[in-house]
Amino acid sequence: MQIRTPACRTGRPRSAAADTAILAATREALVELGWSKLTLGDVATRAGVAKTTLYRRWAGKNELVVDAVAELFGELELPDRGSLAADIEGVVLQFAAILARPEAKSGLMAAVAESTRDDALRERIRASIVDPQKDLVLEGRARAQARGELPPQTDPAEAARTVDLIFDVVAGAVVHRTLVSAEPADEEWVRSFTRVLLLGLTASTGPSGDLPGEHV
Amino acid sequence: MQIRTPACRTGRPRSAAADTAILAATREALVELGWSKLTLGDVATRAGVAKTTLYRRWAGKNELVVDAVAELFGELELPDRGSLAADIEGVVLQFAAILARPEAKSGLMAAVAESTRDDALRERIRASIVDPQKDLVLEGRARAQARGELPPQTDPAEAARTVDLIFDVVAGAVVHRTLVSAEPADEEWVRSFTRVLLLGLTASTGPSGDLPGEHV
Amino acid sequence: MQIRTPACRTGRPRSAAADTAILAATREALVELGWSKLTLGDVATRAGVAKTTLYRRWAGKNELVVDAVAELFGELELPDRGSLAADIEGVVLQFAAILARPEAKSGLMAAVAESTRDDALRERIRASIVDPQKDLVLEGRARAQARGELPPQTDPAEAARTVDLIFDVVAGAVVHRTLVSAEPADEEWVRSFTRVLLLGLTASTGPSGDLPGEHV
Amino acid sequence: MQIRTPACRTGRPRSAAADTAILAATREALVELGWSKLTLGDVATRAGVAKTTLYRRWAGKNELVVDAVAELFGELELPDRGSLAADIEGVVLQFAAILARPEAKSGLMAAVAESTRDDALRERIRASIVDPQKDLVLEGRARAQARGELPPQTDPAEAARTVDLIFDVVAGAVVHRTLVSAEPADEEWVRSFTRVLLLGLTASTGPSGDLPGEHV
DNA sequence: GAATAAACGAGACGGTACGTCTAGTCTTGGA
DNA sequence: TCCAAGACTAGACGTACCGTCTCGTTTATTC
Repeated sequence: MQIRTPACRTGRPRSAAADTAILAATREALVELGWSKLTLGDVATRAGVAKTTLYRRWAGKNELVVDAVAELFGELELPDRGSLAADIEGVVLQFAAILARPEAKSGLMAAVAESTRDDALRERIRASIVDPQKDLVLEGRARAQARGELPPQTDPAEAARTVDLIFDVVAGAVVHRTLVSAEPADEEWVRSFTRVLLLGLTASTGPSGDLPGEHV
Repeated sequence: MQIRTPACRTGRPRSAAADTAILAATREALVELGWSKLTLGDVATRAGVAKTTLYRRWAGKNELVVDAVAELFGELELPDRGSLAADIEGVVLQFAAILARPEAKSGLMAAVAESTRDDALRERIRASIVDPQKDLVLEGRARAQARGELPPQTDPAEAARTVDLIFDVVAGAVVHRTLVSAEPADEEWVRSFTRVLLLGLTASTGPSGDLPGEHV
Repeated sequence: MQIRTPACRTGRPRSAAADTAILAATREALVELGWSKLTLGDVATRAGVAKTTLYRRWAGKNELVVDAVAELFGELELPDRGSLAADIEGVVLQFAAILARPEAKSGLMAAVAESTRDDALRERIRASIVDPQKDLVLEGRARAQARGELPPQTDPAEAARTVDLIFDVVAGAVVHRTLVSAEPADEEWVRSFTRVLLLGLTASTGPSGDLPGEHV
Repeated sequence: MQIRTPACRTGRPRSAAADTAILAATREALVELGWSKLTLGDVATRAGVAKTTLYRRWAGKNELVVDAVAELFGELELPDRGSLAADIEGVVLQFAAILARPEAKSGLMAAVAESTRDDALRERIRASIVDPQKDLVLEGRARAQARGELPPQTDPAEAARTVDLIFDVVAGAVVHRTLVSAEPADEEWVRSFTRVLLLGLTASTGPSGDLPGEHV
């Protein structure tokens, strides 16, 4: 999180409380004001901290918000719910619950929008938000294979492609449902979605069966 | 697009050329600068127009960018490619191609991010961008039913839910692939994605079959 | 007042009522808003006239305000009050009364300020405001000479200088009293002032007497 | 001059050089552009200072110009020239010389015009420009009394009234001569004016003599 | 137990963009 | 040809934040 590169040991150490206060203040400001009206000066004031302290640790609004939002997604877990379908439903619901919070909604999407022109920012998002989520997918698949619900992967490249696809579909669908359609990703929706996804995956990786309407 | 509500007929009429120039300048600025560094003053200059002319017609950056981006999505079409799978692949590829353009990328996502705190903006996005896309889904389904690839819908509420689900999955997946994973939604990916989606849908709406690992 | 130079007689004639309405609206706006916040658009609205009509007749704010204020000073008169002192007191009081009106106060001074960089404006002020006042001084002197209160002028250049001096002293003192000192130029003050002025003038034009403290 | 009221000692102190540069730039702009075309943005640029720095210290154009012009009038002095008449002539010439400078001309009059609707501004003008001048009048009178040219004042209220009258007459006449008549207040004019003023005053305060033409 | 060195709060600094306002011109349709 | 209405270009307004800087002060470590 911090910028300070060299191993510094002399001088007054940075206040750990400041970090916590700043990130909390950032989330508070996101809730009240949203991304576009959030200002670093205001965050500093809310955190009881000088603007310089803030700039000493984060390069700008984007980085700060990504870190503030990443803490929310750190709550994601994958308890064993007994079946692949239940595991997926569970984690999708968790993801949807986080995304329903106002501080995540506007903050995350705006950061993603900015990341289209800022590779460092995209990398930061990937490292602190996306990859941990993808790890859950991997963990879920491993568990399903252990249960015998899924066949063991043979081709690792193919396996990586499949994980990426699943991840884009899951995360994308929830995000789109929540932000664009502005409808809740509630239990019913998640069940329908999981059903389609799972059937599609098993049928796809299964007998390589005919697609309906594919005449050849 | 314009703000002027009442039917006014006196006074000098608004320049139609200005609208065109402003929207084109907005897209140009989006490409060069991205959302966050785009300024209305700069857009006005590029369009060869005074700032007041711009503010007379749009309430702010958000509205302007939505309109500018909406014109891009107006290009979407659904030519009959002979099968449901081909139709879906075709339209997803088109959607991905538009989303790959820099003016769409940062502009659209930022507008969506803002729309989480601005209902009017969300409505504008829905009306000018989302709903036309959803119409394509409806058209595609009607065509597939005519071909006999899909059974006719019986329950209209259920039908609407399905369309919404499809739409969130398709649009969400492409967006996530493009913006978050930052990988191209190319032909190969689209084929994999379409395969999963289509198999999932037909299996789901079909025999209401067993989900793998669903123990009850 | 109007700009139109050539003798035009074709087309729709200009509305005479518009002139009156515009000047009245200008004074009204001067009272309510003062010079600096007076805008030509607002004056046009008050007068129920289009901005173009206004610009067709006056070159700008300065010219308009000078004309509007000049009408106030047109009220100045010099009835014969029987003595030079009474005449002076009378006209000074009239002048002070006009200057006490808010539309005159801020409008006139601002126009004078502008005239320091605009010769045409100064000429306009001189012609429509200053010279008529100076004529009153001439008239008063002629009347006093007729009464025998003042000796007849012999040197016309000297006479002109004296009139100019008197005029600067009278007008300047009243203006300064009213605007800078912000005290009313009431009857008591006018009497004191007139006394000093008149004694000074008669002593000065008289025996060319010793100035007190002039040791040469 | 500054706005900041409480004695603050934390934070970066204000740059003293900025004040100097801003006031100098203001005078420069007054000379080149005059009051009405002077813009604070331009002054800031000339002073090599940000607009915010300017607004942090002055409330607006009026206040800034008053302070800039006040520095000019700070040059006024009253060296002992040996006689009351010489003292008056000297200080009037000085005053006229300042008023002849273009930065004083348009700036001062415009500020006075504005002050008719802004009491704080009038107070500022009085405190920083008018009162120091009035002090010169008091000093001159004290010196004349010491010389025996003037009788000692008995009634203090009457004395104050006289000083005010003198001041309005002197300042008003010079201003009117310079700005309205647009003639130089040169040595010859000043001598004539001083002669009239002084004769009037001595005659007035003296034997309370008959005004010419005052029949009773 | 200084001395050192960095972090801290406060707030001024040079900038940039904002969204509004006014100036003065131009373009309609109607009188 | 004038008029009312209102859109147009141009540019200043005063404000808000940005990210940097200079202060004086506070707190750990190191000598």
